[in-house]
Amino acid sequence: MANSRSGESVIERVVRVLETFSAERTVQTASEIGRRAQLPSSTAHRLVEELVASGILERDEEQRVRLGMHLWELALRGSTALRLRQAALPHMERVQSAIREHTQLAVLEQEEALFLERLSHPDAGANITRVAGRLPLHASSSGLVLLAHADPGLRERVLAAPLRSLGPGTITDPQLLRRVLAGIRRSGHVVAPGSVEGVSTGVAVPIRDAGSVIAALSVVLPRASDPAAAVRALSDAAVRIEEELRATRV
Amino acid sequence: MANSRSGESVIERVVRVLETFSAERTVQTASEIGRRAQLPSSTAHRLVEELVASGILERDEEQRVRLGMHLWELALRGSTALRLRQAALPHMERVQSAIREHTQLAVLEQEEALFLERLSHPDAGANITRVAGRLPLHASSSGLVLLAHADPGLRERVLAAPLRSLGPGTITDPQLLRRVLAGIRRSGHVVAPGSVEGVSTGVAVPIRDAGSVIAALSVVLPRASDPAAAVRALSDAAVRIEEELRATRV
DNA sequence: CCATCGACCCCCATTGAATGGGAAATCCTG
DNA sequence: CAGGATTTCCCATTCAATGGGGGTCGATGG
Repeated sequence: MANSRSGESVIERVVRVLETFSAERTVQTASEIGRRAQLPSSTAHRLVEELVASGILERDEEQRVRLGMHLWELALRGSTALRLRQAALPHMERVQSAIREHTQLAVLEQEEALFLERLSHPDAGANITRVAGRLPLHASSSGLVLLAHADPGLRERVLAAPLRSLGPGTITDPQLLRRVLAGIRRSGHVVAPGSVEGVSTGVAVPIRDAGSVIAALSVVLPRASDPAAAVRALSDAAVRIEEELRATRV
Repeated sequence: MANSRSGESVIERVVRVLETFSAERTVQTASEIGRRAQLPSSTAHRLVEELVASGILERDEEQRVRLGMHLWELALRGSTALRLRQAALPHMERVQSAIREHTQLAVLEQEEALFLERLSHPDAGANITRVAGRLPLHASSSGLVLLAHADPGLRERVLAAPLRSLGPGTITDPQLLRRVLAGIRRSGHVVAPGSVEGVSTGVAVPIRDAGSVIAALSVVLPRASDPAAAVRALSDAAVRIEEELRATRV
């Protein structure tokens, strides 16, 4: 009978509910969501029901629930991510058909690299990046470029925090990282050992809009191959994407 | 002093707020949102603030607000739209480089065709479809394919409602529409005069998953050209996408 | 220089939407 | 068919959300 109120807004709770979904977990039951989002079962069920009613979630064949098309639509139409992606896509395709490896586009989001787009090549090896996936800034070539051009406050925060290793190639020494970042600002690109795989090399360049760096374009190469052609292709694509952005400017 | 409560859930209101954004209106002030979403100004400001705090919205340089990257991320990771798009994209690229015209992928959503992806070719003409944009089912080649394979209830509802014309090529006669839909089910594809432009032809084929049609793949051709090659390229791509979906099955 | 307008942002009394415990109904599963 | 998990329903409680009012700030213009 005594109801201990939660003390948090519905919006926060809805975000927590949506955060329980992932690439590995695309469908869930209401109870699973409740457990994962730390909500009382009856509240979770009611919230899920409301979200289904507004099209944010969709029920599948029976019982379980998944992210709805309407959410996808709301998030994309009018999103700046979409504008950037649309400007970049044709040029990413060109890079990908020239280099024949994975090509990806990432932005800085909440102190991590968020991947907006990824084109994969059938011949190319495995790749941990996914669309809408994240990687730490210090542990991906895209992330390094974004970090190099991020505001100094963020940079120092990342340098101060422990640099988690994702594999043999990950930079974990702050001093080395500092030098690498300076090198990126000087040369305009980065060629880094693939932090995760260990058998690959990441190559990335910045994309600017209105002066500041807003995204990074990258490819993953087999360790053996020469990165020079990739650097050239990426730089060229970046210039064209920046032109496109200027033309599309609102 | 007297507060007339709204009588609707926060979730509904948030959806209304998000719906005020569009491709033409990517940044707004809190007051604009309030007006458009029919919310009292003080409520609108507070809601916007909460949404910014949770990363759903982002403030730009000063004052104004736009859809946040975090919303994009929440909507995409784990979304079925993403899985379909990822499976289709490489094959869409192949179609597009063969046919050299606009190529698009659409699904059925709330009795309209919702476009998940669009590849455009620089040489190709204008095209009203956009990613995250919609068109009526009877007024686009993709929509016709989706409608032809939709459940009979929906089909009859569309046939009963007035068929709004978007241009000279739009099918507005229910009897004709019925015959066209039957033809699509028989032949497995549609070649329809571009409903909007009038100078183009739409060609579309269905994509199936687990037996039922879940999407449509289409291209827009100049009225003059022969659709046979396009039909072949699309059908081929559809088969490959269906294979991919089977392989990716969860 | 002051008036006007619009956007923004507090304050705060009011209240109904949201809450969550309980319990019953339903679905699995061994 | 028993026992656990999941979902649905109910409802008294209450606090998060509400929105009117009013004050601040900045831009426009007469």
